Amino acid sequence: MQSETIENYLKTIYHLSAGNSTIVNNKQLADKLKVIPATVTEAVKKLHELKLVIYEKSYGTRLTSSGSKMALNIVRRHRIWETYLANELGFGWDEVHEIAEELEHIKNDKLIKKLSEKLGNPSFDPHGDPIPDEKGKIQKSNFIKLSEAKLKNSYKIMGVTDHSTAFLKYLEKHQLIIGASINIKTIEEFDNSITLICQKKEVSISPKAAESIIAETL
Amino acid sequence: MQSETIENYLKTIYHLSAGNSTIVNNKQLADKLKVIPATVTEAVKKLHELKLVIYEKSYGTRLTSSGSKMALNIVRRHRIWETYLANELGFGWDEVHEIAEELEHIKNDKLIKKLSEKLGNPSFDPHGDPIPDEKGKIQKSNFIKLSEAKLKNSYKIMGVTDHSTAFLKYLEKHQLIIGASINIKTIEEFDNSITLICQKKEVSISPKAAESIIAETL
DNA sequence: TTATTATTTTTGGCTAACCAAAAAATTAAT
DNA sequence: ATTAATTTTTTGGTTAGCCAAAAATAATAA
Repeated sequence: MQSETIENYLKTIYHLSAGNSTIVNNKQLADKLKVIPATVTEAVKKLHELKLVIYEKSYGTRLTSSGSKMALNIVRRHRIWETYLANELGFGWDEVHEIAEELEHIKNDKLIKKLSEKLGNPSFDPHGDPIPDEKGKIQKSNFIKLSEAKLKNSYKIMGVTDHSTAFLKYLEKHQLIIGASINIKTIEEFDNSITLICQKKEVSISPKAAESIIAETL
Repeated sequence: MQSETIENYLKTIYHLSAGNSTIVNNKQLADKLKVIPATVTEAVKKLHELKLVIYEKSYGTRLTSSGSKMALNIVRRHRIWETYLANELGFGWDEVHEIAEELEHIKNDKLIKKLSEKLGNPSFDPHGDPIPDEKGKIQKSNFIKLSEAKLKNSYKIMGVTDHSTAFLKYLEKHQLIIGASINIKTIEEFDNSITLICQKKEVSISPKAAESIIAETL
C-alpha cells in the first residue's frame, strides 16, 4: 500500500471515530474518501494486515495504537500547515484546508518541527482545534464553535474563523466583541439559530454566524 | 498519466537538455528517473500524445513549448521552496533539495506566489541557479561555481553553498574573502584543482572547494 | 418471523506505472 | 562491410487502487 493511501485512510478513520476509537463502517469511510464500499473493504483488510487497524468482517474497523499514533501525526502535520499558511503566509482560513491536504503528506519531521517552532509550538490551530504534539498528545481545550454551545451555559468569545469584513460588520452590529462573556438563552429547534445575552442585551445570531465564532466554556 | 509522473519526466528532460531543447535519449532519462529504459519508452510515447514532448522513435525526445513551460514552472516551484526552506526556515543547503522534491508537486499558484513574495521575488536561489518567473522567464546570470571557471578569466567571490565551519575555516586560511576579485591562473589537468590570484597572493584550491564557491564573472 | 431494505463482500475487470527478458534497431569497432 | 556492443522497443507479467455488478450478510419493518 502506498503511504499516501494509508495516511488518508487512517486520518479518515481517526476523524470518524472522534478520537476515541469508535468503530467506523465501510460506508462512512467510502463516503468520506469518495470511493465505493468495495474499495474500502479491500483497503481495511490490508490495513489490518499492517496492524494499523482492527477490521472485523461485516462489523467495522477501529485504529490500533500504532494506527492511532500515525493518524495523530497526520492530524498534527495538517494543522501545523494550516496554522502556518494562515498565520505566516496570510492565507484566509477558508483556503488553507485544501492546501494542507496535500502538504500533510510530506513526511519530514524536521520540517514540521521548524514550522511548529516558528509558530511558537501552538497547541491549537486558529479553528480552536487541538494540534497533537510530537508524541501524539492532545491538549483538550474548552474552546468550541458557538454552534456547539449548550443551552444555559456561559462562554467567552475568543475569536472568529471568518475574517471577512462582512462578518466583522455583522459582529459589530450585534455588539459581539472579542473577550465578551455571553450566556445562551435559547437555541431554536427549527433552524438552530441562537439567542444569547451579551453585555446585558439580547442578541440573536444565525447558525452560519455561530459556526464562525470561537468561544471558551466558562 | 499521473500529474506527478508527468512533472518528474518533464523536469528531468528539461535538466538533461540544459534548457535549450537538446534531444535526450531514453537511457539518460532512465538513469535519472531510476527506472529501466522500457519504462521510459512507454512514458515518452504518452507524453508525446499529450503534446508535451516530441518523441521520435529510436532517436530521442525534446520538450514542446507547452512541455517546456510546464517544466519551467516545476523548476520555479522547486527553487522557490529550496530558497524558502533555507532562508526562512533555516535549513542547511544540503537538506533542502530532498524536501523540495516533494514540495514542488504541490500545485497552488497562490502558494508559490506568497512564498516568492516573502522572499522578495528572487531571481536566483542561494546556489546561484536562476528561478524562472511566473511566465517561465529566466534571468541569465553571470554567477558560476568556481569549479566552472575558465582559465585567465576574472571573477568576484559572491558566496558559498557550504556553510560548515570546516569550510569557512578553509576559506579563511586561504584568505578567500567574499567580495574579493580573483583571476584564474591554472587549472590542473589531472585533478582539476585550481590556482588563482587573490589579493596578490597565489592560492590553490581543491575541486571540492571550488564546487562550493559562487563567483561572478567579471 | 418473514419480507424488505441496506450494507458488505466477492468476483471480474480496468488503468497507471513499473520490471524482465527477448527482439529489433542503431552505433561503433575491427 | 561485417561483427560486436549498445540502446531501444516489444512482449508478457506484476502490483496498487479503483469500479460495477452480483452474491452474501445484517439490520429493520411489517
